[in-house]
Amino acid sequence: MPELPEVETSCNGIRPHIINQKISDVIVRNHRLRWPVADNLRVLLRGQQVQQVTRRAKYILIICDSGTLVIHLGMSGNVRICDNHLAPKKHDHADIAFNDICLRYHDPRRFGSILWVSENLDEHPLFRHLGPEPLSDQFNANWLKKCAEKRKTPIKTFIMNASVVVGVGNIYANESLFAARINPNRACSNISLARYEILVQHIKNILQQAITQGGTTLKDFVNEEGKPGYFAQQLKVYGRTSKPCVNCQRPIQSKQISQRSTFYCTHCQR
DNA sequence: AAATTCTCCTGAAGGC
DNA sequence: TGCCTTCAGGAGAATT
Repeated sequence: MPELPEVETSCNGIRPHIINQKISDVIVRNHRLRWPVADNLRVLLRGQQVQQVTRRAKYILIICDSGTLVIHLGMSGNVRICDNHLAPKKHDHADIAFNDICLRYHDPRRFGSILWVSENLDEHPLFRHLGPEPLSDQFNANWLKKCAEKRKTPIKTFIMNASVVVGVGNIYANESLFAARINPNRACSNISLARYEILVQHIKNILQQAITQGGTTLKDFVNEEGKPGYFAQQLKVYGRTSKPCVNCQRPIQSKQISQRSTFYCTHCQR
């Protein structure tokens, strides 16, 4: 399930293949993604040259001459670079074709999206409300402490809120809170600045480590070459219900918080 | 305003 | 073998 490190891995992987290349064709085999893929996507994209490939939150941004192709991988999506003539497989919903190769979008659950944004991205409804990037200096303990004022929401839900900070999904929220020894149920307003400093540092470290290892592949994530990431081997609490805590050997607990699976050690995390 | 619930979808896993 | 049920989850929309 792609989170920020997986999206970053995908961006870095596809960039050298498509930067400065001109889009020659667009093939949409299934328009029914999270939102219907625009009927005129082909007309909009043909002839556009790719200026830059970057990321905002979990969106891949393919910046072109007169707008940006925005791709979200949902929770089962991936993009790969492949030969134009390679036959599409099941759930290969779209190709952005260049001279010899294409960017192929694959997404079994179709929670992802592909859209064209011609206006300023910062003003687009999908981006306007987004909080800071977790790896930027704007994401710091002071910011979190300020956002948490007067809010009773559990810290785990809080750090997964994109208006607070983007790109911290369920896996990394669980892992960061374990590393920071904070109980995921704790009210976000009831956490000291000092503890927020620790949490921020762990979020940054864990995301950065995961990027370095090519992301986390639990079931289906593969990079642009179709290869998995290796961060899953580092997971200390995620998916480890009843298994011994790596610190204290007591069993890892699991429960739903805001309808998301949550894993933690009641002894180590307070 | 903030918090919670609903919704989209497929594939994997488990029970019988 | 096969059918059925359950679960996972990003994040905007709808509701409380």
